[in-house]
Amino acid sequence: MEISKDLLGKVIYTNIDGVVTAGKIVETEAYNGRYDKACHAYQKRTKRTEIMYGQGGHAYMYLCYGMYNLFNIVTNTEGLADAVLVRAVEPLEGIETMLQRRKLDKLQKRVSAGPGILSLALGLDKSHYGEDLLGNKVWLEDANFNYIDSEISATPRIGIDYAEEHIDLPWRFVVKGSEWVSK
DNA sequence: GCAATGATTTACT
DNA sequence: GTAAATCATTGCC
Repeated sequence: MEISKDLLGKVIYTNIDGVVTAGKIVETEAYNGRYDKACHAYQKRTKRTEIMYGQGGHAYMYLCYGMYNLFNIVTNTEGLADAVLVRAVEPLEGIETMLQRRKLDKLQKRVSAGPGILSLALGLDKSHYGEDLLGNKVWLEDANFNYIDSEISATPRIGIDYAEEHIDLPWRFVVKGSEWVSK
């Protein structure tokens, strides 16, 4: 779960049709393919979850409820299906573009505080499934915003009622005091 | 081949 | 607070 905390403060960049947008990660959730029922790759390797079993550093896009794309970062190595879901970012670059995509006229929390709308704002969709996060379309940068433990809150995850005994695992990490985390 | 459902968001009662 | 929108993937027939 160390990687989940490391990702807080990192910056996601996307270059969609030549338009660059970026956001600082302020909320993540960890998923473990071997022990975690909430993970899509739990005890089953399918076509959809295939990317999680590969080398880390790639994007796993998941279309949820037919309308929202969730953006995950594959974190482990070949054969180990671990990933981190990015739930919220703080807009940094291309804010105008994000507002347009979200059909809003001014900057507010609703722009990127949520796993589905975050992908919307950054222009991510399932066509980015398996995208290399060191590539020139979608990539991560270390912006020296590393947080220490006392600045991070660990809480149970959200929207995984079906995961039974794993519902209460404190694998959701948020930056304390950030205005950009989801509700 | 077909029916069931979800790592959500938004709008409306 | 509750419900609808909406579709790729999954699992079973």
